[in-house]
This record gives sequence, C-alpha cells and structure tokens, in this order.
Amino acid sequence: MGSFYISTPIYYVNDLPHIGHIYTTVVADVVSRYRRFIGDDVFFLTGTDEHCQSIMKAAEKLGIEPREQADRVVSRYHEIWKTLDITHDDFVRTTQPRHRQAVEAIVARIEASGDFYVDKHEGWYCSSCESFYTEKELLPGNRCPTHETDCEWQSEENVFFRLSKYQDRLLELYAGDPPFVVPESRANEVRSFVEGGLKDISVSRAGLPWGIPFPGRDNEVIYVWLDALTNYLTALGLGSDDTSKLERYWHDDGIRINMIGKDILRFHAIWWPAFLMSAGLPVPSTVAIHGWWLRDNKKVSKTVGNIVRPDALIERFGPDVLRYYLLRDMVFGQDAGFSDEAFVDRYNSDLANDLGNTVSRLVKLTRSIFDGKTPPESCNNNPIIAAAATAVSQYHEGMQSFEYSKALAALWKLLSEVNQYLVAREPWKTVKTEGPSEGVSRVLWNSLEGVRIVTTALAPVMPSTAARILEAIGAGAVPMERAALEWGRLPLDQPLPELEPFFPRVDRKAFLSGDEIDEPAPPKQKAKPSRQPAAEESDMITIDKFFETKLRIATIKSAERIENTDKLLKLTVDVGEDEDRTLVAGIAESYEADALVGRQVAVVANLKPAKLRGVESQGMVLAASVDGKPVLLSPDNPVPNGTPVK
RNA sequence: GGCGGUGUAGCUCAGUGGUUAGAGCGAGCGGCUCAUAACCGCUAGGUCGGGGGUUCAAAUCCCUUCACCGCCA
Repeated sequence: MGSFYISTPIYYVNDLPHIGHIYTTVVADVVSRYRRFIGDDVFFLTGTDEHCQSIMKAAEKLGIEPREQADRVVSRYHEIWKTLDITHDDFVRTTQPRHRQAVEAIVARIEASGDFYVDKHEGWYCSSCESFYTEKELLPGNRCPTHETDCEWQSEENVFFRLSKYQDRLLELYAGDPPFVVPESRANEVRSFVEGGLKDISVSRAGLPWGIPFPGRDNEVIYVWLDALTNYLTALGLGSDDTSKLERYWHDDGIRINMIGKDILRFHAIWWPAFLMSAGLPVPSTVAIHGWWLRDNKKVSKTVGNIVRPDALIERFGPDVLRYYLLRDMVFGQDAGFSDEAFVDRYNSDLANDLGNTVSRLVKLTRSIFDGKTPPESCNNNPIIAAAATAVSQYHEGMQSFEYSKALAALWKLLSEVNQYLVAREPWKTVKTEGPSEGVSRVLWNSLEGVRIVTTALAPVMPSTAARILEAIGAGAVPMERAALEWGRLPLDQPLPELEPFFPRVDRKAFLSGDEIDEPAPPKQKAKPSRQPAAEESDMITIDKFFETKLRIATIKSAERIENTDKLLKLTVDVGEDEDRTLVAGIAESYEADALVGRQVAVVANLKPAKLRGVESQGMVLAASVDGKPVLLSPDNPVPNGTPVK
C-alpha cells in the first residue's frame, strides 16, 4: 500500500464555482476514489484562496468584512462539492490560523536557506492577477492583458526570493523520470521558459491590509502566491505541532500530485518546487496540467461572459452523469468543447444504450428465466473472461496515467463485447427449447459478470450509479478491494430485485430545444433529496440559458433603406470583430438611416443568419417595442465595440 | 519575431516507414426481438492542410508553405 496525495488548486473566492473548478475537483475525486479502491492510503485536498485583493474589494462594495464575503462564497463551494459527491479529506482556507502557521514555517525555512533579500520593486500591477506586467505586455491604456482592467503603477521595497539560484536544479527535476510535469507539451513549455533564464521574484507586498504579515517586515504581507502554494502543506500540518500527516503523505516514496489548470502552470511547475527546494522539503512527484473546457471555442471566463455552470445538467441528470461526461469527453491535458449536444449524445449512446440497456436486458431476462434470481451456474471458460482481463488492465493503466477517457473507453469495449456475446448465444432462444438449462445459466452469468466488472471499475467515476447497478444485478455493495475486478465474483442464486430503469433515453431534440416534457422519469439519485417541483421552473430559465444569447454592443457604421420595404434598414455595424457585420433591422418607421450612423446599439451576436429581402442579416438589433414601434437600446456611455451585455 | 504544438472520414479523435489509412458517435441498409425505437452485422469511398524531396516503400523522415493554438519576446 502506497501513500497517495492529490490536491486541486485552492479556488479564488471572488468567483462562484464553474466548470473549470468542477472539472479539476471531479477528476481529483475520481482519482482519489480509484486509489482508495486499489488500496492506497489517500489524502485528497481542496480549498479556497482568500487573500486576493478582489475579495477585499468585493467586500468593501457590499460593506462587509472580507472574511464574511469569503464565507459566503466558501459555503457555495461546500454545497457544490457535496452535490457532486466529492470526497476530499480536508478543505483549506488561506484565512485559517493553521495556514498562517504553515506559511510562516515555510518562510522561516526559506529565510534559513538565505534565499531572501530586500530590493526595490516597481511596475504595472493588476490586482486581479496579483501580478506585475511590463509596458509591452499591457493593453492600450495600461490595462491588464488578462482581465482588461486598469493596472496601477506600484513602486515599493520588497523581499525577493532567489528563484534564479534554482534554475539548474529545476531543469534537473524536469529531466527526471517519471515526468514532473504532464502532459509532455506543458513540460516542454516550462523547460524552455526556465532555460531562458529565471529572474528572482518579489514575495512581499506593502500597504495591503488583507493577507499574512511578512515576519519582520512591518506593513508588508506575504505575496499571495507564496501564501497560496503553501496551502498544499497546510493541511498536512506544516508549522503545527502535529506533523504526522506530513510524514505520512509528503515523503519521497509516496505519490504527490498537484492537479491544476494550464493557467497556473508556471507558479506550480517553477515557483512551487523552487520554494520547496529552498525550504528543504520534498517537491511534488507530479504536477498534472489539464486543459480548458471551451464554449464557442473560447476560454470560459468571467470577462467574456461565457461561464459554464452546469447546475441545470446536474439537476436534470444527477451528479454521476456529469462526472462521467467530464472524464469521458476530455482528453486530460487537452482542451475540450463543452456543449449540451455533446452531453446528451454521450448520455444517450454510452449511458442509455450501452450501460443502461445492457443491465436492463440482462436483469429482465435472468429474472424471468431463473425465477427472480441470479443464474445458478457459473463459468470459467468463455470469451468474456479474456475480454474482461484486457479491459481491466487498460482501465488500470488509464487511471494511473491520467488517461481517464481511455480507461472508460476500455470498460465500454467490454460492455460491447458482452452484447456481442449475447447475440451470438441468443439465450432467449435457447431457453425456449432447453428451459433454464446449465448452458443458459452460464451465458447469462458470464454476461452479468462482465457487467459487474465494468460497474465495479466505474465506481470511482459514478459512485451512486455503481452502487445501484451492483445491487440490481445481485452483486451486493460496492467492493473496496482491487481483487473485485477479478473474474468470478458474481454470487449464484442471489435474489434479483425488480429493475428500475437506468438512464432512460433522452429525446435529443426536445432536450436541446428546452421543450422537454416530464415524460420519461429522469434517473433518480436515491441518496439525494427530492428535487424542486417542476411547476416552479416553468417560467424561469437558468443563467446558462441566458448566456446562450450573446449580447454585444456595436457601433452603426452605415445605414441605408432597403428598397421597396416600409420598415427595413440595412445596417453595417462594428461588433468588435475583424469584420463588420450586416444587420437587417425593422426600424425604418422610427429612425432615419442617416441619423443612426455612429450610434451604439445592443445586438444579438450569435443569431443564426437569415436572409431578409435578399440581404443576409447576421444578427439582430435590440429595441424596446412600444405598440409595435421600436425604440433602440443604447449604452449609457460609449463603450468598446463587442462589449458583452449581461 | 523566437520556441513548441496541431491540422487524418459529417463530428470527436487513434495511428511515427511497409499489405486495400482505423475507432467511437452520427447516417444508410440488413438481422434479431431478451432489452431503454435498444442490441448485432454490413456499408461510409477521407487529395491523411498545400507543394517539393529522401526511400523499393511515407499520414508516418527532411525541406518549404498555409491555417489555427500555446509559451516566450
């Protein structure tokens, strides 16, 4: 039994949980559950980063203490992790006293190595990134290239960390095997960055009331990244009297994974190991980098306004389906597109047709033939045994090398082989001539055993589903030992309860258009409390639904009447894209073409183009409709073209 | 501008020198009827981004070019 440590990043509390947070946490949870299953001693950590300036500003706005604002957001994280069946062992908040202890401990250790010195630090600072930019990096108007918000010029005396000193040791670390950074493409990125030369970094900030005071430096707090990264050891007791967990989980023999998104690669792959080296502590064994879930091929971000919060999908399908989709549809390390279409297609083909239907056909057939029990005869010589062995070995390989999509595909291959086997043997036919014979028993037992192995292996990804299916096929509770994936464990003559359907097929069209009626009973999550009555939802849409409409501000560059029409104007507008768009608007009765030029209006930017009077309209202008007469909507003050409206 | 990556069937992607380039999904046809209009079988004719080269042989190596992405400047 090895020790296995895995962490998610700590999430900024200036933002509610979205698909990015959910993905990392779900993956870490799946891995944790898998590791417990194969017998590792697991420690799974998540938490929140609360010393960012934005939280302070948000609190000021609301007239409350930063801690109170943090509490509000943190409760949302706790809620969603509960909803998604996340089994973290600890939840760190950087505002906790134990975290301050840990940070002070690591600072003392780095100090002892002589890696701190004092120097002057100045530059353009973005308080959202908590980071300095050079003039070249800034957008026009000294705005942050990430957040597009104003940066401030800061000049102060700071404590610096001798990052440059660790350049060679870091390169050595990256050359090690197994790789320190996965996937390889990210490792290359980091290596070439470090090869380009490392500059020392400033690790204290003056004049910030919100943060951990830098020991021995009045009026300075510890730079938020040194603060935040240390969280990974806070929960293990760094700086406290009890360091038993540190010894148990953070030693050179165990596996220590920091799982993160690609946006915080450098901090984790360069700074963090350098801090640890300086502090004389082991570095993580792997920093695992995943990609982003994209919507409309764009990064999901608050600024762009295309945040995915899959609350509606969880509500409709339960947490397991989302967990499965996230693991199956993203190749770990690469970006993937998130869409309701892909989600429902995956649901129908994998969960309804393959898993749900296979369980259904087997249980119903077996019940009818063997009097409501599992088959009385087992079998140790059949094609499913080899197929299962292959699937299980590929499953383990995938689960241990960040290839979750592959691991699941291997299980589904076995499911497919069970179905092929069934059709080849046709037990429903044999039983008509032979009755409940030994042959029929073996065929059904083999098939059920195949499903049992698939389901057992699936438990880390879909915990409640696995429990329900194993019960439904007479296999009992979810086993917590690796050997449960060996052939031959399905008990004979066990009572098979009447089946409640798993994953009823979803009408794709109805689901996507939102016209879904309450027909096929949605899969029930037994353990979950009852859901809100549908009536309450009838008139309301979720925020996701709203964000499907991309509203943007545009400037009208030209306008002309379309001949032989009373109402139509052809507008050319700048929506902040490379090319102008043509819109046809039915506003000629209220507006003169010439008077519109230069005016800013709100438009729907993702409307399917339509031809009106032979002119293709690539969007729609928003107007209030007063007795059928349009009154255009315009921003209160001039704003950049393409600014999202929300 | 530098470094790196990607570009393969409608979609998502495997495939790093060698028979007719593969899988899943979707589509079409057929079969079956135990099952959730499911399942099983067959079919899909893709200049493997373009051009050039090396080789007996290239999606797979080299050069060049285009497009997109990432990191850096």
